[in-house]
Amino acid sequence: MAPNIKYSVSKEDHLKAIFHLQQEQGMVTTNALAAALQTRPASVTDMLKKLKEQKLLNYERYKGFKLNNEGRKAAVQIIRKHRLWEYFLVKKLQFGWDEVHEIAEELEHVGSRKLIDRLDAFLGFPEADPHGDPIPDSQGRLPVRRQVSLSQLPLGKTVQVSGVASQTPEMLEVLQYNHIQLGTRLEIRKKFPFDDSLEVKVRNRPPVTLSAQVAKNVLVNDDEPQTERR
Amino acid sequence: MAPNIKYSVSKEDHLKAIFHLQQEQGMVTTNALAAALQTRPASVTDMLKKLKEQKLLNYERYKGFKLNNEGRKAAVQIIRKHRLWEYFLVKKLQFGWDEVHEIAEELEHVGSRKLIDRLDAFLGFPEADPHGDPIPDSQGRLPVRRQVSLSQLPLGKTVQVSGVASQTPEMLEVLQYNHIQLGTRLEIRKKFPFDDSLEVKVRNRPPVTLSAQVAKNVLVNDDEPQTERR
DNA sequence: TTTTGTTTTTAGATTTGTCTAAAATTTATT
DNA sequence: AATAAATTTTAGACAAATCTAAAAACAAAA
Repeated sequence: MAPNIKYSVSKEDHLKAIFHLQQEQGMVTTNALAAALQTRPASVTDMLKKLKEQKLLNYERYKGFKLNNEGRKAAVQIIRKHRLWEYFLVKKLQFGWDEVHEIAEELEHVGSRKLIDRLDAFLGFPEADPHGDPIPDSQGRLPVRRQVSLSQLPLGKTVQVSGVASQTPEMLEVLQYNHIQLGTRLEIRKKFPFDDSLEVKVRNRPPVTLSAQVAKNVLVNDDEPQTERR
Repeated sequence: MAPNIKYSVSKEDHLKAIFHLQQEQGMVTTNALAAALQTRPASVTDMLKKLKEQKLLNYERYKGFKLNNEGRKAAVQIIRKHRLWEYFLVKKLQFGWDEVHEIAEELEHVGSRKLIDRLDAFLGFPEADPHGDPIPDSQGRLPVRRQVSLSQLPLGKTVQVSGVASQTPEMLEVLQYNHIQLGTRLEIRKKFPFDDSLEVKVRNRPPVTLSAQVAKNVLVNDDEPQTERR
């Protein structure tokens, strides 16, 4: 039976942020982590020592760091909790997909393993959260999703939105305004080389123009459109 | 719109415990609170100063204390959260009523007011948690619990002690001796018509006999939480 | 290869919540 | 009322998580 390991809220926040950062770069730096957590480099160094002490990451001073197997497992569990709660908030409690992040930040730190597995079952074992990010299963397996930025696609293609790279409220506002959400099917109608903006069309709506900035952050399925689940 | 006031986990634990204790006695003592929270009297004193500072209770050294209006409101909101989450866990996630308390202890500290109001609606505005304790509504109105004397109940019923009518030291001594206190769950095993005494069983203890006099003064929840026991 | 600049770490302080041991105060007993 | 016992508070210490300011290590440029 899966154990019920619990770290402090701050440690969990650090583990999760390191995990996300090392998806991008292989190694994570003190400054990058401090920026991601809105804290100070000195505080990060302090925490790194504790996490190393607990054998959750490989770290040598001045040399950068990354999670080891143990740390990665812990981080994935937190991400699993975060995304399941987000799914719950949107699908069961009728929250908008742009309101759920902060609340899930709190719920993800609730410890019980049994709770999260029961929640998973209650929700019907969803595969992705409301932002299109894949939900790790109870074994910690994190499905890899082939996602491609909207800006990289050729003209005329019809694709389905499966994720948003930059999940700031400002970004989500733009999408909301243009009636684009997760699962929305888009056709790329025109590309403007001048500013790399592009015009897309959503079914039953007039075409809209998206800036290069926005398009870059809209992730779409490159292959099969995802089947809608209840 | 109801504000989103947040206190530390420890402060919330103290507020809740004080609230429960002052339901019984009007004034709460340092020792009683320390016992309830499994902490030390000195720690309680420390916290009392902070809560007084924040104007959540009336407290003068060596004189006992009780919540003021502000503190009571805060405590009721925490209790609302606790009981709604318990209801959710039992009714939606299929937990047994005896497993949910600890998990709800964590969930109750999640801050968002909107979350709890949405959860309330999702659950259909339930009036009592799985233990039969009433759930405060979103205005903080706490329904008065129906209390019934233990002597009036039918055989076989399992109930939770929610009050003691006669709080004489003699009465409390009897209860103490039989390991019965507030919140203790009892099953009524046998009734003796000869003297109206009855035999009750507390979990993990041998059965004990209570006189009619005693039984009359033990108040219990008159609900049926255990009908849907799994 | 020095010098300069950036990044990271250390040293020391602060805040919150807890503890133990001892002192102060209240309550109970003779 | 005086003494004993219990309760409550204070004093001082400690751990966790954070910070600022300064030092150390590394990287880049002259």
